[in-house]
Amino acid sequence: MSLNSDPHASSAFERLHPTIQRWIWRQKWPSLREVQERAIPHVLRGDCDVVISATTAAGKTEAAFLPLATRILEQPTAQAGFQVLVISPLKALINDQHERLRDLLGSGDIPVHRRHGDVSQSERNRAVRKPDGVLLITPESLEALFINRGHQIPSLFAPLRAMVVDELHAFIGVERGMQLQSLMHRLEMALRRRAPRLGLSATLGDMQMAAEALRPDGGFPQELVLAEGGGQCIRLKLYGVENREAHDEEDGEEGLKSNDDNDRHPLNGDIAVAHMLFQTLRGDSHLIFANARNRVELYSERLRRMCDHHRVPNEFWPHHGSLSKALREDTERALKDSSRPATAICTSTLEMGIDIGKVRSVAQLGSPPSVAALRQRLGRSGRRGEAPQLRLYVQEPPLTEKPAITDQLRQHLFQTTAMVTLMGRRWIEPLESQRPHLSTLVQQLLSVVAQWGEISAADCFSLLCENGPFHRIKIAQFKQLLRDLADKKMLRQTQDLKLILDRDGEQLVNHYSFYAAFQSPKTFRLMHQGKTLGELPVDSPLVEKQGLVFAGLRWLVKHVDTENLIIHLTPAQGGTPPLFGGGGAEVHAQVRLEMRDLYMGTIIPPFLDEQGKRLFQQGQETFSSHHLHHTALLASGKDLLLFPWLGDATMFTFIAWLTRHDVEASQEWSAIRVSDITMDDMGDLLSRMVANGPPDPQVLARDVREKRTEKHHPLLSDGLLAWEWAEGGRFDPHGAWEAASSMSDNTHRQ
DNA sequence: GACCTGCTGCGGATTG
Repeated sequence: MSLNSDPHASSAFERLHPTIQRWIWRQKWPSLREVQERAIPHVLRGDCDVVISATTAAGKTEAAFLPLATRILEQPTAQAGFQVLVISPLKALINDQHERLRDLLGSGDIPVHRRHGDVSQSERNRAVRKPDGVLLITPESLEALFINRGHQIPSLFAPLRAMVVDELHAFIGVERGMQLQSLMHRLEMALRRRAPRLGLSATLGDMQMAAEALRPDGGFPQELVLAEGGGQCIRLKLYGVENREAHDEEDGEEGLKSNDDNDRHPLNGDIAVAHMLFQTLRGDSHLIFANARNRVELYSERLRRMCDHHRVPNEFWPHHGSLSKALREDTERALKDSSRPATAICTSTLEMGIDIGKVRSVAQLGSPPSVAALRQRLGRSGRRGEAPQLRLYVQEPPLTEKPAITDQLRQHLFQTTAMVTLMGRRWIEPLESQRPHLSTLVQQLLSVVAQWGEISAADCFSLLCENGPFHRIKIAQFKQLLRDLADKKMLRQTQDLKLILDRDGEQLVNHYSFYAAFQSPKTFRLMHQGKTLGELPVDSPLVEKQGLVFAGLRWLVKHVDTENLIIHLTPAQGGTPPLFGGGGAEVHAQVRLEMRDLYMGTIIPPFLDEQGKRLFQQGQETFSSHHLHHTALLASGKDLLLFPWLGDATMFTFIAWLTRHDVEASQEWSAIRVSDITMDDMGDLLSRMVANGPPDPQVLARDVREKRTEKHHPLLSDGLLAWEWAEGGRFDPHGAWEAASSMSDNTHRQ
């Protein structure tokens, strides 16, 4: 911000409505932000889509709404209806925005309405009875409007000037994003015209792909505004920790030793890291990203006890998606309260969304799930004038007398270092390739039928697939999908060939659980003295009298009520954090290539601490002593280890392809283990595989045992699900074939 | 060796 940049001097400022200019003066802003300067002219045009990307707290909301308010004030309309529709992924975000926008738009007497599950009946009735100004909504509540007020949609949105998608990146590549695209498309079809779409986002790897996610069919001018915010300095340190085998003395220092056997579960590394965190972070506010709910609980409980032991008030608070809303709000309040220090140990819940202000620093425990997540997390720190600060803690296993090479390679450390290096180069994962999204098509098809009462199959195909967002689904699959839904009593055809809801379809659509496009797991409710502490997945094994760590405290399971899915707890001394389940994070090919470069290099990154440097050097020496520069195959007992340095999608394809040739293969971090095979046999196998060309994804898909991964998949036939798997970019046959060829050459040269 | 998100409208009884 330069001193002479007064709002007057800005051409964008001068194009805003005088009422809005006065509001800006009252804010005492020294100038408009870069992102605002650049976005305002495009939004004012009103005839193009705009993707606006800038870091957290750079004023993206104002970049969209200063010009939108100007358009509303300068071109008043006589038509009743909402003029701007804002779609947001979180209720908490809508509540924050509602406050902020009421202040900004209130100055021009532009009403701001909100609609989501927690908004009272009277507030939502008021909005639909007198629709005007701005409407903030979730995709699910918008879905409900289409189903329950289908015929009113054109009049509710008659004067619509723009659709704003907040946190665009949260919608890309997932079911909810597909639902959102479909709803925006259906709204434009109902209005019989297009409306500009504005996408706001903090972390976008590829602006062009983001623009495509905002409007997949193109066909409307698009402008991209990317405000990088200059090359800001980051303070970063990566700590390596070598775990020791757990001994009884583990906890002796600090007087934290407990007689409880469960206390031995956390390996020494966790205790070492907890001590480092306690010593470094105490006395200020920070965020600790622990990757898994189980680890959030482990560290919360331990750090809380360390505060007790030092006779200081607790300043460590847990935050994750299975904690009750009330407990999460306690943590959020503690973070916002600047009068005392508070550090949250969290999962991705505090990556975006709720406005907690900036913290002093961020700690990352273990490798982050992606470079994009790492950057988003780092952005949470850096108060006014301070550089963002990040500390990473990576644990490596102890080396036994005959250490496994996969341990000696120190892969956690190299993966994390690779991600940090890539973040430094401003690289982040590109967006996932589009899947056909059959499950969400089922939802949208049933919703369209409910919206219109009856509609021809041809019109549905044209609306949703041919000219809509489900363009990967061709007429053959669409027909099969209609047959599957008819078999399940979801849809039937009338004599004049219109689609209507059948018995079970009627029942499905008329329950509120239909509005969400994504699947939600069945859970137990955890209760103590009538208060809900949070929830646990039903498949989490829990028995009565078992100890449990939850919400950072120790409990005993008093009673499991399987009828009502409630677990009653009572305070106790022992216990371990529960397992919450879940899949695995997907590592991108670029990260694996960067890891290989780090192994092959001679440079040790300066941001590693002493222990980290030692472990890093071990990894490089192991790589070199096993000649992994030249070979991708290593003998490991009776097995072989393959090091193809591929992304996880290609690894998965390769493994599925190998298992079709009657060998046992599994992924071990960056490597593939093939059981009980000699180097010669592997060489022969690879030659045969390569000679037959890339594998057929249809054939590989047949071996995928559970294909029903999304909400409405149980309504679809196996054939259609296999088609989706094969078609959906989950396999990379060509990449796997290339890896096999290069390894095949490799074995022949040996 | 994973995380997160969301959820209606109506009818009927009661009260001021």
